[in-house]
Amino acid sequence: MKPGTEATDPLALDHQVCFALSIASRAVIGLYRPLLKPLGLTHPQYLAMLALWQHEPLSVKELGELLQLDPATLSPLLKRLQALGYVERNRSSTDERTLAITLTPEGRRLRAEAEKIPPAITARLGLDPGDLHDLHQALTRLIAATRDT
Amino acid sequence: MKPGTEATDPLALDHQVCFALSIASRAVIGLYRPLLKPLGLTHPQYLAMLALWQHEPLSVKELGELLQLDPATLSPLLKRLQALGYVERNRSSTDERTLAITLTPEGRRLRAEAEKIPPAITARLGLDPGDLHDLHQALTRLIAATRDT
DNA sequence: CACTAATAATTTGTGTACAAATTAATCTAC
DNA sequence: GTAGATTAATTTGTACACAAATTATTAGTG
Repeated sequence: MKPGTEATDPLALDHQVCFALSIASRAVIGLYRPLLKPLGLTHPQYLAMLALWQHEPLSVKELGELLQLDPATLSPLLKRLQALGYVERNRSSTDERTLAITLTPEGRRLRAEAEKIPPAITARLGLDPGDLHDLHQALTRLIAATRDT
Repeated sequence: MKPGTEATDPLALDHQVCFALSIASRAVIGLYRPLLKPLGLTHPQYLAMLALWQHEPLSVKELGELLQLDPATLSPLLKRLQALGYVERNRSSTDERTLAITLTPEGRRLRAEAEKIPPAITARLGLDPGDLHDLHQALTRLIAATRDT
């Protein structure tokens, strides 16, 4: 077997964890797409709604820390959620720099619809719940590893 | 403990594998960014180069199957790789519809630089190689699960 | 109190992602 | 052999993602 072949090539696509990660991320998000479409949400918007259902009210900065996203990404995303009628964006009265993002009644109602999504996804994946939990923990450790110096 | 609290809430951010996946993917790609910058490459462009180093020549369609990306995403990406001087794009002589994407000498030279990247990343992550391998396998199973009906 | 530094959002610019429409070439039937 | 279906890329339009610059407000210091 000549050198640089699939089994030994350190640059082989199939050896790259970063490749498996990006494919897996896009593939899983792709499963959400048809479920989120009736709600009018993209996946990042769905994650923002999860954060708000859990921690409302939030500032752009706080939401960015929760979702690990830049304010520059969230700013237009939140305007779209507002245009959909799911959130309100009001300047804080105590600090005019920060935005208080809150849910509208419509946005709060949406939570009941969203609760159907996680079980639909796990059913669709058809993986052992224990394996899925192990994967979640492994991903959490990986995320922690990217943060350590 | 009131219902809907972190430990039991099925919509809690920290329970969503899709959330861990997208964060992990972006976080890991973020580690590549400073290493790829000297080469003038983004991470998707790096993956395309990996595919070409392994399988050149490739058509847009074939590259899309390898990277699981839409031709609409690859078309402009490949033009950027061409502008960088790393690839050539020529219509196939036997079928004028398909594009033959090949590496330039400069693109081939780049491989030597790229070989330094994977070990630098794994060193930076500082994870047990066995754990990393397990994660890779778990991701591969997950990707397969998204494809099954 | 005034002046500067720091902070929170937004804006701008580049590069993915992906759906949908378009264009050009090839294939298939008849 | 040609009309119609198929296929390969590209284009168009919307929405992230992130770096860098900008704006507006607050905090800190002399």
